Amino acid sequence: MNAAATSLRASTKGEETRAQILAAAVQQASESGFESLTIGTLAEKTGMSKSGLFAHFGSKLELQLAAMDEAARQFTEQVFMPALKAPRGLKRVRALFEGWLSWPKRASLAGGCPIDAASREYDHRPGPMRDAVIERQRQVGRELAKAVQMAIDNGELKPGTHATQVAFEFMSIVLGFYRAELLLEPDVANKHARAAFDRLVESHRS
Amino acid sequence: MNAAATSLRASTKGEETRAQILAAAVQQASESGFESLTIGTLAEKTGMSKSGLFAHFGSKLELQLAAMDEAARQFTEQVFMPALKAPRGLKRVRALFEGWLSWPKRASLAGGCPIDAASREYDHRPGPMRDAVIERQRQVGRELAKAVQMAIDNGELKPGTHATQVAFEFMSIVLGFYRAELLLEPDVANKHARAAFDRLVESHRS
DNA sequence: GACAGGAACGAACGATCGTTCTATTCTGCC
DNA sequence: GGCAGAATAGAACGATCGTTCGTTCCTGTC
Repeated sequence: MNAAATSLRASTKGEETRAQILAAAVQQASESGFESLTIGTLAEKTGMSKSGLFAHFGSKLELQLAAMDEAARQFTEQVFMPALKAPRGLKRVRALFEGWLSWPKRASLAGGCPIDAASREYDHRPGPMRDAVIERQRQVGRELAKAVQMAIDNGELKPGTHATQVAFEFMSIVLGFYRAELLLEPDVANKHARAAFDRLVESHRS
Repeated sequence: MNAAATSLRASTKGEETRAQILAAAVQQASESGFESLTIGTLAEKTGMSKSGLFAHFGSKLELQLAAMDEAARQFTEQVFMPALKAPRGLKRVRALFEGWLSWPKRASLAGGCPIDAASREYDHRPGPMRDAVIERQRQVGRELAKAVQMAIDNGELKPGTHATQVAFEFMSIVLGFYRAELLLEPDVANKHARAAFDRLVESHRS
């Protein structure tokens, strides 16, 4: 099952190669950011001509936006969807956490989370890419806070717990982990991240 | 007092313009990353010719490394040096935290912490820039852990507290804050970050 | 099996990239 | 005030950037 096949309904030939291009683009963005998505490099990587590849998107910006979409789709597929199988409440929050830490590896994104890359890349550069990344991040933040809120409504977390505050700290730990992977041995980063998460949960548990 | 004057001993003309170039480079790196440091753009921004600017560094890589050095110097000057005036222990850790959150703005780095940018940019791209950023981050991590350890030795934090774990969570909150600034209103991000820090301290206080 | 439309190619464009030369201007010292 | 060397400018290089254009190839339909 290759990358193209995992994408939705690749009915026509064009959609199939488009999916292949985007898979390569997300991989590249994971390693070097969305600004490094050059038509030439991507054409070489996918074995097609610059103009042939270009025709699928019409502009570099459209290519970047499409790659961002694809990255978000993969994230949802790899992190949120599986977590929905866990029961509402702390179990699901923990499933989200575990999925979040490991999804870049599971999706074979050697360079780490591409959305993390995009966030830093565009956080202070106005334009469509910035708008896109902000929208996606906000949405993810809301979903995460909702999952936390369920654990509060559940009674697993103390009433009065601020879901958005917990979501903020959740995200912080994930970001700290991504960063620490670079500096420490991977298992040390893992240990730190899990200890932080446990402390977060413990200090709000009923 | 302009940017050049803040740099060490700008005795000769050359060193002075070099300092000006690096100030502009750090600013640019803060906004768009170190990979976006192009000779042409930087020449235009400083009002000199490409070749004239180029002569100061000899290669783009040397320019990037010099800009990274300058960013680290500014960070030390803006965050660590002032914190040393606070008494050892929790007070100093808190001073570090406050300084860390606000230093990009105090240094007029509109694009946020340039070292944060470099970390994500080079975390999975081998080369001298990656080596440089790893070395600096490790050093910062050690210094931070030392400051935490003082609060343990002090008795302000529980004996048995893991300084590196606290340092990891400290860094995570800072990263979460930098990210949240993008998505939320600034004062909300501030509130979340401070609440997280307070919870971190409280749960390890003696 | 002809035909139409989509998909991909190859060549070329102007712009910009990093870099190299040579020439000019400036600065500091006797 | 003249001289040496540093500092800067200007022009050009090959490479690559995003993009355009015209052509060829493939695929599915009658």
